Amino acid sequence: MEDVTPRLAVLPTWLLGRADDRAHRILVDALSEHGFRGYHYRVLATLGDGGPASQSVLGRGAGLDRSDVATTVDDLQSRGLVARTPDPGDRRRNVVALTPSGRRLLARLDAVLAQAQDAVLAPLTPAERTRFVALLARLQP
Amino acid sequence: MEDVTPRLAVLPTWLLGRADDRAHRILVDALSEHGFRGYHYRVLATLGDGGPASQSVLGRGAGLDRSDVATTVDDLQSRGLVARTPDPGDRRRNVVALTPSGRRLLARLDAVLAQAQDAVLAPLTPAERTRFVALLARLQP
DNA sequence: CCAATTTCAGGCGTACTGAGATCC
DNA sequence: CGGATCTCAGTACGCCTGAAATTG
Repeated sequence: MEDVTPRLAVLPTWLLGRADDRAHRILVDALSEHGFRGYHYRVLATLGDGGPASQSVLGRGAGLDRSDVATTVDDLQSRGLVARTPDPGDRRRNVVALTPSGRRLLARLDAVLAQAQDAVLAPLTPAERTRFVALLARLQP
Repeated sequence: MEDVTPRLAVLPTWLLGRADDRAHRILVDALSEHGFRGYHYRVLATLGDGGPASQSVLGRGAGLDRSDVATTVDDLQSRGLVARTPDPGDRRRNVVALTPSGRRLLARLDAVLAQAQDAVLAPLTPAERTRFVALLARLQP
């Protein structure tokens, strides 16, 4: 057994958003040092996991409301982290994709969030962490 | 074994605040039907568990920032749910205590939140719920 | 003087509602 | 036309900072 703990921070706020004040600080500080918020990371991570997507699919995947996707993608686009191109087949849609620069940033943020998650789960043994995360995953919407 | 699940909703947002959209709805709707928010319940529950307290102690117990205690207690006082009296021994302090009416409301809200918590934990068996809650409690700040 | 408590004004981030515009 | 997508304005709530006033 490898005891690899899956990444939970992609989920909305409910684990790393407010689970533990210390870890929350680690996360928020690390993100805001680079000028990012949780919405930015969640969009990047969703694109990294699922590949390019329309904004509505992206919003569902990242747990963002439809109204918040536009401005978040705007922010990321203005920093060159994602590209937004009209869908040639359906001109209602914008296709959002990670740029190479966005992919590199995602890798760095993933490392930071893995560290924060370890801080949250620190009171548990590795086996307990695995059990806890498995139970947690079953409570998902 | 009784398998009594402890009340978790007293804690800040991290379980019932955003764990599950359906349960979150149940909770928020039930509270807002009576014109209450999470802060109101958390103050009432902390007073119910720990008895009368100064506002700073109350804030720490309920997980509220020092700046939010005043207005929350104001709201509850204006509805006759808590009483705020100056501490005779230290006139900087206000002692906040539940009124009989506040105690009755707390009992009703507890029942509502227990139902919401059951909705959150519904995917788990009773034994799993107990294990999950025990692990969760160890992650507390 | 310094420290603790309460109070106020204000900001940030997440989550949501409603409405309008565009396109299928 | 109905329906989906994107966008914008505005709201609610939880959480926090800074500062002032009062009292110990």
